[in-house]
Amino acid sequence: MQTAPIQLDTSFETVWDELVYRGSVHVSTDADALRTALGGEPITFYCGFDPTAPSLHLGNLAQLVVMRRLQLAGHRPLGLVGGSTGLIGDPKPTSERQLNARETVAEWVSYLQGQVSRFLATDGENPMRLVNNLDWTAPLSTVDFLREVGKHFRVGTMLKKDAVAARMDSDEGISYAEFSYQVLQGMDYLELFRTYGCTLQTGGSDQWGNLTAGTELIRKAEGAHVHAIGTPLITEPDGRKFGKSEGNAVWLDARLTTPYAMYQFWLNQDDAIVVQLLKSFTFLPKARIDELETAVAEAPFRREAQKVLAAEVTAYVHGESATQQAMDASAALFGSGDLAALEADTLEAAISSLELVTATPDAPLLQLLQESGLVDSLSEARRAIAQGGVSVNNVRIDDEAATLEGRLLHGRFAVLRRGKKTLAGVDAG
RNA sequence: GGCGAGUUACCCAAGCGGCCAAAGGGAUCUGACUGUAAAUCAGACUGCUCAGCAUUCGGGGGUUCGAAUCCCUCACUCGCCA
Repeated sequence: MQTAPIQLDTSFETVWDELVYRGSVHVSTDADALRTALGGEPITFYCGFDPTAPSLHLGNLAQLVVMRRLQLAGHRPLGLVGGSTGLIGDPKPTSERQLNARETVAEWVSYLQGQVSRFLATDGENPMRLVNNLDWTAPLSTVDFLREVGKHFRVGTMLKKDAVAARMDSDEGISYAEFSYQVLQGMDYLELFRTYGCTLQTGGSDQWGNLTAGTELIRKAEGAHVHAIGTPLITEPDGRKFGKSEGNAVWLDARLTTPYAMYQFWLNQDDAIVVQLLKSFTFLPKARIDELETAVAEAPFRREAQKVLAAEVTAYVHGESATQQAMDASAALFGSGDLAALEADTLEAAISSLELVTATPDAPLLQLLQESGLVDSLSEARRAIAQGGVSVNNVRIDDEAATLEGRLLHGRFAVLRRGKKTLAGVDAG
């Protein structure tokens, strides 16, 4: 497999132009000023990630890719992991967040720092530098906070931010803690401006209110004009939030979302958005993306764009060899349909890419379905079988009481399938 | 602090003493069709030892043969007044 090198497309005059082409700019502060700034001497910019889970997910990946492009253009990235903001929680439009324990957040901070470091260069002329907002918020007293930061914030403005307004409208309301989140984030930007001369913050467009909290604070406190870029929130064609697979987020940690699952996620993208995804999530040059766009239009059934997308992104996240394994497993499991024809070692490799359970040959299928995570309960397993949605080694099962007896391949393996493309492996060896 | 309204399954939302495991919509899952696509049509969508049983309608307590539905109480939310 050969994936594209991580580099900018030289046909664009500035990295700003490339970001615009890739659809990575949904809103921003003054576009002309930004284009000039990004086309000139290196600037320092930052993007924040809050530790709300033990791993980053695809939404964060979109940000990391933007950061990487800016870094490739010579700009200096600050990767902020929100040790303090993660203790408070960014207001979601629908509901108040549950506070996580301090120790938990601290643990997640270290995981996220490791992940952020993997996606950006940490050496060379303009290495990424990790920062943690707990470093400057923890020592700050409440009185100092209110005098030096709070005094610059108008409640009227704060109430108008979308996230806050949505919550004020909901029957859940909003706590003072979450209401204050924008102040914390604004303060981060001010701090990084003062310490590192940081003049650009990137983030999702749903963060726009928080991004502008920072630019406004810097204007008031320092009289300086700094920039912000809000990337579009990527959605499914029907408007749902992107990056969920069977109700779960697609994580960047291989222990939470296997390379195989990630590869499959991208492979299954709609024709309608695949070109946009190639632009946003890969480092392929425009010329190549244009070719793939033609391929989608002329021979959609070949799914060439999806295949390239899946290979490129999986390789960026998990590396070439893990991606090759995911591709081999996909070929084996979805290829001929005749699993019995596969060599034992090929089959074993494919199965181990999946959720794998060990069992004895007489184990009830119902139980294996549950153990493998293919279903959440035995009731659901029964239902799935009754609906004709379960197969073992591509042979449909219609008997609830079935076991693996007589169904093992090479005397020990079986592929459990729910529906068309949800698979798990069984090793009864 | 006072008064009023509200808290139903993943989300929105009906129900207001038995016919309620709880209408409807969305999401999700499965089947058909297909390209491991979309759209469409059909079914499913609390659990289990599954034609039956058990446990659900913010928490706790009570009335009743019987409660999501009535009463008390606690928590939370929204609104108006102070």
